Amino acid sequence: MIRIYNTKTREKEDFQSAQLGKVHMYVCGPTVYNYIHIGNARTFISFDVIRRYLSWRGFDVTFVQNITDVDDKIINKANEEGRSAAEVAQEYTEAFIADMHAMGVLDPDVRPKATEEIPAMIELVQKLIDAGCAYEAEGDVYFSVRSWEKYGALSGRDVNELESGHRDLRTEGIGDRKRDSLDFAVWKAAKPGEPAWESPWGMGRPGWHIECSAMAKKYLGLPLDIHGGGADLVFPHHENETAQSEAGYGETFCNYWMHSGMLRINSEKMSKSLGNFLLLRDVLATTKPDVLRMLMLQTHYRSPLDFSQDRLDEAEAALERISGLVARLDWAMKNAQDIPSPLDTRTIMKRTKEMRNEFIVTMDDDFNTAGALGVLFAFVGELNTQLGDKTCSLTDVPILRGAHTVIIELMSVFGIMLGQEEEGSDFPQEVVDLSRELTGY
RNA sequence: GGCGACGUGGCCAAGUGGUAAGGCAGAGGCCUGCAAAGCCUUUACCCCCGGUUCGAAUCCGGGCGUCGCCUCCA
Repeated sequence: MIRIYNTKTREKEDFQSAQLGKVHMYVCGPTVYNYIHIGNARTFISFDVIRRYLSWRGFDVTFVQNITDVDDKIINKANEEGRSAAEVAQEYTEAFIADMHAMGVLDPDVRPKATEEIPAMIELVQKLIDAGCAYEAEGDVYFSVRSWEKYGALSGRDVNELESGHRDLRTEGIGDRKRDSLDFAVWKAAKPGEPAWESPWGMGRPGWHIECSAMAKKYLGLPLDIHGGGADLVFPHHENETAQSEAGYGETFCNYWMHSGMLRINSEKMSKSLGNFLLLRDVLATTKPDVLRMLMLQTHYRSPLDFSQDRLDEAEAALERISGLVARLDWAMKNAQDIPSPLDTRTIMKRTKEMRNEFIVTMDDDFNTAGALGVLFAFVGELNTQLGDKTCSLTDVPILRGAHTVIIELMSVFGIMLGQEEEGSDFPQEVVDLSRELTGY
């Protein structure tokens, strides 16, 4: 049984998908006004691993990630650079996808763009108005926070305390159209020159939060099994998203909310607004993607992770310990002789199976990648001790192949592909068959 | 000010009731023609103070410290 820490309940829960054997998961994608930084990448890598693991455990996973390609920031960037918002969005969408590929992150099953899903958003806005949870004001449409009694449940906030905290009346002419300072825009009237679509409320564009609500519903149906994103999205984005969706569609929006911890640099959150960020593509210019991934895996996905070159170097050394063993096993198998076995093959077989099971038990507990790596490393040490500088016997080959296969299999669940570049790592069929018979792998 | 998370060896980090995985770095040794890799040995008052318990890093209370959210943010 897989257990998942659910932000909604603030505890680990047994994971039960809405449809047996299927997982519908949605992870908020980027707003494409710049290259992504390694903090953004952490979230996408974390959920890539979660997705891979769920698939590997036998779930039929449908994974959807949006591209927010219409937004204030994109418009601002376009104005600064004297080109269209569509051009800016196009450029950074392509860059994002290229970055994800470079990082070995699997493509989502569907990657909808906000600008191509406007009708679904208009439909949801209309539903909210009809339900009495949203109102139109001079071409804007606002969600009425106080009309939705569950507002604040996800992020653990009390509406009455929110109000005093952030009453911000400087919000450039928008604040005065709201009936309540807590209300947020689900539809924004277009200003001259901005991208805009026809709607029942005039020309305009969707608010940020409404995009995800509409796209998640359209491509996955409700309820979602898993909705992911960075921890900084819990409030207000996810709170708003769930409020809109449930108020508009009248269904539970999501069963398990998952949030990844922030990446920090010098103990401070890495963010575009603080300006202390490193672009993923710049880091990848000098660092192998597997090394960066290894660094991410060494810390639990919910914990903050301090990034530094030293930590990257450590991760590289750690990864080499595993890839070194894989290479060593290859060598031992290729150079096996027709001699009596110098190894305790019974123990290797037994430990291979045990290690694989421990890996699963550890990962089932809220995707504990750091713990699971510990399981793998312990096994690496045992095998290294066994192998020494012995010459192996031909009869050892099937057992070594079993261990080799399992290590590569488990690392691939993490998205790290070892031994792929090896030529001639194919074994004669009889060795493969015997290996399966003896070790099960 | 409100809400929340975290504080484990030199660095990183798993572990949520039965006396501390693992990685990196360091020291000593083995092996090796040298080197690399590998192996063996070695380093913990689990932030502090109380409490609950036969027993707590692990639960409860208080303190100190760090961080996040409350505004765009992965």
